[in-house]
Amino acid sequence: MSVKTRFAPSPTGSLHLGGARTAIFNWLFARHHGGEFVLRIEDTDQVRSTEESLNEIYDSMKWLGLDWDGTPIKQSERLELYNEYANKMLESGKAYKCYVTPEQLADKRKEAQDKGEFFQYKREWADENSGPDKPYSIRILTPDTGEIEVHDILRGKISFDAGEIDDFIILRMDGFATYNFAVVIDDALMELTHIIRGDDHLINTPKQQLIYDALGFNLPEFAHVSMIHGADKTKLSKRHGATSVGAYRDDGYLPEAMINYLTRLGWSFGDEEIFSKDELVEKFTLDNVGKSPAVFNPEKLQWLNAHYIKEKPAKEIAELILPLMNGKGYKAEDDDKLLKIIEQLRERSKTLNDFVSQSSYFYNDVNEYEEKARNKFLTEDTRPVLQALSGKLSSVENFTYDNIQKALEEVVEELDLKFGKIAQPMRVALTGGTVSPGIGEVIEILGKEVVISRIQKAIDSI
RNA sequence: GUCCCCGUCGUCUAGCCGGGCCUAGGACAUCGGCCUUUCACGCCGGUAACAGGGGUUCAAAUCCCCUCGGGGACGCCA
Repeated sequence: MSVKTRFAPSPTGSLHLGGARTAIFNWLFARHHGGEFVLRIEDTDQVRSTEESLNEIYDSMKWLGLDWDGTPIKQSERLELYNEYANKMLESGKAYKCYVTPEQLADKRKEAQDKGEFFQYKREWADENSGPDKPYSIRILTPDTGEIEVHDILRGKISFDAGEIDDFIILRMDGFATYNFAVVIDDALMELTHIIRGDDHLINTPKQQLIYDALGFNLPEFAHVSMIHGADKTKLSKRHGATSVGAYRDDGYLPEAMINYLTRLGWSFGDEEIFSKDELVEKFTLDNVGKSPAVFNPEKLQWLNAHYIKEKPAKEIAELILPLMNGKGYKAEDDDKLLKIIEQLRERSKTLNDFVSQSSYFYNDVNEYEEKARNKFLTEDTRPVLQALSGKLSSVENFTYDNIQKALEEVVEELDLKFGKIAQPMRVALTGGTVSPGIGEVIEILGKEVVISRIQKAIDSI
């Protein structure tokens, strides 16, 4: 039997980390088995669903490289279908009309709560204000006794007491299907074989199975993956800071790091930590998915990101950071200089944005010096060092790294100083601060003219 | 409160199913050191966990029971 999975986001916000991980698991599982992976948009909540969110979700999926098969299905376009099936259940006596209004229900619920009782809907209320023209919702007729057994690939058998389950609504008074109903109709009609979703849906599963039964649909396999938690061990949400895929993209994270991290969160393959997408497709199975919730750890994500930055071809990094740099007004170009800068900065960058912030002095004049740096390295004592450097460097004909390095060493020898004594003042003069790649590399990239003028500027500022 | 799920270093996890190789392994973070031209990178080393209690067994992180702890769900939201 071939495999078919789905990701079913509701377009009420951006794609968050938890959703992304379920999407990844579904995608990985389908691709691993050579099956299909489809998208279904759960947009029946007309009020909160927006086109903007939908596009953002599509963008994030594409960015992560999670391609889907076929055209996404939108639940808002299948309303009639749900109606049809709800009526089928009505006809077969598996469901009934309920005239209790939402207001009445709210009152009853509150009353029970005030008494400290557990609220449960009673089907005797159904006809309380019935009438030919009165609006009604459709409720499923659920068994009062017995057990409902759910099979979960990750957790095994889980049984629920049928008596705990209300005659829940499948079609609202406004004619819209409820979540649990639409999900089942779609999952069944789309012929999905495996439903991989968040742990929070585990409780919905017995309810959904009741619908499968009532309609005579075949049950798919279920796998409920545990949630992603924040540092406080509660379900990850906006309170925990950046939780959308888009936010990480904007912060300069690479999709390969994101995929690697999110997959590894709750899934493992021995001691391995680094996985390319292809390796993941090859190695991912549900067997190695853990059951306990995982705390999202930004530091480890960052470490992975740094790792992928270190091994990504400079050319590709250039394409990614060029727009960022020019967005800051750097006037950078896709040239040899950029490539050299990338090679120097990649070991020092944890995100793409780090490239931008660390390369400012390569593209902009140095107009200020960090105060501490200036006080320590641009002084009367270092003036002769800078002068010597300026003189020596001006005489370098062929401004290559080797020649520059040779010139620097000559100055070290002539002044009888340690290398650090000339490197730091130089660094401050050229970059405005005390942190940069090797000074020889910086000089080479900057070029003779700029170097000489910046040294002069530094001397003048003393 | 009720129902369901979960419980190995601070965090992600290996090991658990099919007890012994576990003096519990790896990774991130952290601490110390080395390298050094600053910052990084890299390398070497350290600290750090089987939630607790009972069983079963020659032997338990691994099997069973209880307790405790954490989370999730309890909508005419999805």
